[in-house]
Amino acid sequence: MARERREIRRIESAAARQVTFSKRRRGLFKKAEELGVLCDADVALVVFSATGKLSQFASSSMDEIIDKYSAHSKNLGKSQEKPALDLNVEHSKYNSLNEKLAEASLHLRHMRGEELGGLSVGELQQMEKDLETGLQRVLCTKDQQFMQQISDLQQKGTQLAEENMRLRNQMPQVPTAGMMAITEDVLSSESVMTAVHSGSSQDNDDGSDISLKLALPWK
Amino acid sequence: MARERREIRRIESAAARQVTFSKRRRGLFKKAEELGVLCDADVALVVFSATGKLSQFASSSMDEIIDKYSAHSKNLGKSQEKPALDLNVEHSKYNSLNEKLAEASLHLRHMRGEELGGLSVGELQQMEKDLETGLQRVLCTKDQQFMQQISDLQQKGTQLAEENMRLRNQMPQVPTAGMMAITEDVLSSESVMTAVHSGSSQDNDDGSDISLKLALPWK
DNA sequence: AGCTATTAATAAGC
DNA sequence: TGCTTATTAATAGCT
Repeated sequence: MARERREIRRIESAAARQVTFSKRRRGLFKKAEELGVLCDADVALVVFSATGKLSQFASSSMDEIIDKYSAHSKNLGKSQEKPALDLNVEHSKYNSLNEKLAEASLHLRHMRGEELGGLSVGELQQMEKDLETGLQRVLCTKDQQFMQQISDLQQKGTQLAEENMRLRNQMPQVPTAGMMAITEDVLSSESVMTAVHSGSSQDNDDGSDISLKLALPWK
Repeated sequence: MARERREIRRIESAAARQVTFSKRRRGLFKKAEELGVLCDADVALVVFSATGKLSQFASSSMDEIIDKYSAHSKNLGKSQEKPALDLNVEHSKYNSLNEKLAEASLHLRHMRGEELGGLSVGELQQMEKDLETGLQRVLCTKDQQFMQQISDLQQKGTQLAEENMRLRNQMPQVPTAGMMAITEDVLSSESVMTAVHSGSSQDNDDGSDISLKLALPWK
């Protein structure tokens, strides 16, 4: 209901998902409250965001409504003794969680390219898309961290070089040629930056790049 | 949102209240479901009409969500203590599972490139490796499925062509030009390949390679 | 239970 | 996160 119709399926972009969550959550809670007031209904609404954050609304007392709900929904095992019922409930919750965990684990294995046998072409294409998106984002984040580290190291190096300069000026009798060469090489911006732009995939030799970039073994 | 604005206060007419309840309840549940799907949120909604009738919606398991809600909100009252031992054991199992599930979910979000902020360079590199491996395997599996489908289609086509040939031989008086055209079009390897080609991703044109490698020479 | 004239919600963009 | 605006979606009053 806006500039463009939105398909009702999981929003891929985490940022857009967060924004939509905020807006729609507000709308949903408003509607819930209105229903409660207009129609004299008892409404309870509990929302957990994808990141686990809780929001809640209740037209009266949340616990009271939940209790009433429990009473209503437990028409199945009403004749059961209390302990037995509780254990069954616990058990079903436990099984439900277990299933969710199994599902998540399977999804993870799929993402790692394992047990792909039973998947359809469509599911495989969706995974391909997800994997490519994830890979791009990981690469982007990694590069940002590299650049931050490099920037930090360069700053540190500059400070050390300046301190060296001061020390040499105070002690003109010490030979300084070797030190100068090392310092300038390490601090050269160009060599470091080109090393960072690793072509990302297949032939990732990034490990060796890091050791070059991160080594601060000067004295 | 209608012919006239409605004040948000209790509707006096019981009939009108009932009608509005039905309409708005449907809208509220729809919105709740949409929020769950769009934003990957866990939503639980319980509504008691003024006459005490229960309606409920939960994006996953109602009991589970209520449980999570209780865990979140009940840092205050831990009233029950009677069946302490067994329930505590159950509870610890439950919590343990919950933690595992949370961890798996986070890992999945990481694989999709979300919430990468807190990861180290080493972790990012591991993820990059995993994602590349997974992507390669998914691509490989997808190609295999494509090739299998193509092979099946070609085999089917060959069978149909042979059957057509037999039929034509048995009925030489029937005009067959139209049939020929249709049959050849359906069986043409090129048309099958272009139909299959749903350009999954940025640059991989593996499809055309496959057709070359796989094309079973009929006739 | 359907039908519209309206209002409300909201997707995108800043 | 909040504000603005072009659109879509929800729905109030009728039938």
